[in-house]
Amino acid sequence: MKTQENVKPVDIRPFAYAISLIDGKWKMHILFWLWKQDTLRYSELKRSLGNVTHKMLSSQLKELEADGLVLRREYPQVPPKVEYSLTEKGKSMMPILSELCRWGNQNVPDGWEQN
Amino acid sequence: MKTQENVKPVDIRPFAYAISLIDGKWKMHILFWLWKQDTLRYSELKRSLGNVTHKMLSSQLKELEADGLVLRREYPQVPPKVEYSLTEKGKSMMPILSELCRWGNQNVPDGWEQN
DNA sequence: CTGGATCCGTTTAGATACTG
DNA sequence: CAGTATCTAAACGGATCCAG
Repeated sequence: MKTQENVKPVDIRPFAYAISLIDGKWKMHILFWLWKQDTLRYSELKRSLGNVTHKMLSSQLKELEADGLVLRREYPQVPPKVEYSLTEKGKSMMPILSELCRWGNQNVPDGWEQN
Repeated sequence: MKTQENVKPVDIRPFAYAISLIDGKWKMHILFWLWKQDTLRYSELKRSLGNVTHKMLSSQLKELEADGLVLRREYPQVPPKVEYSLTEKGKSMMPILSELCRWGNQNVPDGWEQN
């Protein structure tokens, strides 16, 4: 009884956990803007993200909040005002985003743009 | 004429470029295993990833290869043998994966597992 | 302004069969 | 062994309407 040849045992669980929190079409972008802008209202976030739809933004924010990465602060007034920001857990992910930015700056091709 | 209040101008292009290369359900996991194992045959990769389907794995590998992150080496023999590994560009992304692992190790809840 | 709910077309991804 | 092709169910995502 032997394990597969040439394939070492590796624990992917911690890595997979991190990935599971940030996949989803807009999550990384949301985290990015909250990182750069600190606190944003719902409508500001929507404008910043560009072509995200209402449905997507609200659902992604809800998941990020449920995962403890984003803080939702609601001001009881009319019209409503809601501000989003990073939690401590969310902030602790910023080194990851920072690495992504660093890599991007060194590798983004001239003239590249999101299709 | 003024820009939005409280919203500073930020260039998200490099970040978005990095994201665009690694989103896709299995790409990060593929990069992870090639990182840890150096070189893997198609079937070894498939076993390592667990429940990935044939179709997904081949399509994701193809995209990673097209983006210059993964190298495909084919040995002309019967039965065929194909090995995958990271390119230099692929390796240059490893600090990002490294950060994800570090964060995951510090934050993965006890008993958490991929649904 | 900040959402939730619904309808509905598009995309995705799994299962299966087939090839060199 | 390492793929490709096709068919189909399910998930996703956009548009729109409604509400506090």
